[in-house]
Amino acid sequence: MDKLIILTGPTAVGKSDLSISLAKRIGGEIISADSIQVYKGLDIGSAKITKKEMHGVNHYLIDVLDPKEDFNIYIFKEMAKEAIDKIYSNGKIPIIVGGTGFYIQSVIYDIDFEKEDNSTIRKELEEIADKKGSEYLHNKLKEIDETSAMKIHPNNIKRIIRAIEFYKLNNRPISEHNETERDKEPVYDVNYFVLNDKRELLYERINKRVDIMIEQGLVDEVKNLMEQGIDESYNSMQGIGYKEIVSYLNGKISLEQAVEDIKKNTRHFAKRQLTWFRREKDVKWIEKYEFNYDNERILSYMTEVMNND
RNA sequence: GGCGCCAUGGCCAAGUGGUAAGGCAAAGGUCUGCAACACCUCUAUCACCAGUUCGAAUCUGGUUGGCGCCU
Repeated sequence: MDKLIILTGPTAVGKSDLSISLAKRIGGEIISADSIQVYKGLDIGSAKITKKEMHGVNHYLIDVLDPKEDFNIYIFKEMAKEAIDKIYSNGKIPIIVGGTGFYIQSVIYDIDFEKEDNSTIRKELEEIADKKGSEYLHNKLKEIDETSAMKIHPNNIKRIIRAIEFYKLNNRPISEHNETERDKEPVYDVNYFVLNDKRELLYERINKRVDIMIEQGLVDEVKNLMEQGIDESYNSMQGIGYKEIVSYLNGKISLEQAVEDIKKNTRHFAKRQLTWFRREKDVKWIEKYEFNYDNERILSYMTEVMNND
């Protein structure tokens, strides 16, 4: 099987930095698994790596979409697969770097997402949810897909809608689809690394990083995007750091409040990411403090692990 | 020194005799097309001591701490 390296971890842990040295050492190229960094113009708030910081290492899935375009796991997977093939044909090793566990999973296990370009069903369901409440839709789901209904909490409107949508589009319950996909084995020779640090330190770094984003002009970045007509209804603007500043610019909250919200939401996000990675199988955790925060030592460990496989 | 007010989990905060609402933070979890999303679970014996009472966070007395006013 072809080699595929994953380097992930909670936001702000230092993935980008390490990924460059790793890529250089093993002859790799980087695919970003990040739902915000794909967008052009969303730089500061997404902590996007700069051209300079790339040090000549090829990066894929960064700055490839217009902020008005949609992005989702189906699109990600298609683009990621394409990038992987390209990297192999360059004679290099693909390294997926990014914090979106769901995206990473889709590539490793080659999870099937059929082309579904129809969004009217979803809109209709959203309207129904608005009018009649999630309870109503949950009951509807129970009629067509009992398994999913039991699994999805009645309050989780988004997942309920998706389950019903799937059924209407494919004429079979999503629970069935999930079951077959879940049993899949990795289609690559995967080395899955999760970079991590002590929680308090991570939170400190997050808080500090948000302050720096503000200093670097996050507000202007968002203002600029809004002037181009990109508001909170777009996927891109739902990213942490963007939606809060939009609220501030719309006069809903103070700047101080927005900054606090960004910090809090980012901390919550990091926590959720860790929950995801803990659940993922065959993961090699790299606790930075165990390596004295020395990237050299971390790199030797990583290469050692890869050679032993 | 005197008078008055206050004291509930990390923070904010209900409850004024019947066995501790809620929000936030923290922690844990779910996730198969919006995933930087959405959702779930979960945390106290009420400053301390003594008393009244079948029963007190809730009443009484005292102690400690804080706030305000007065001399």
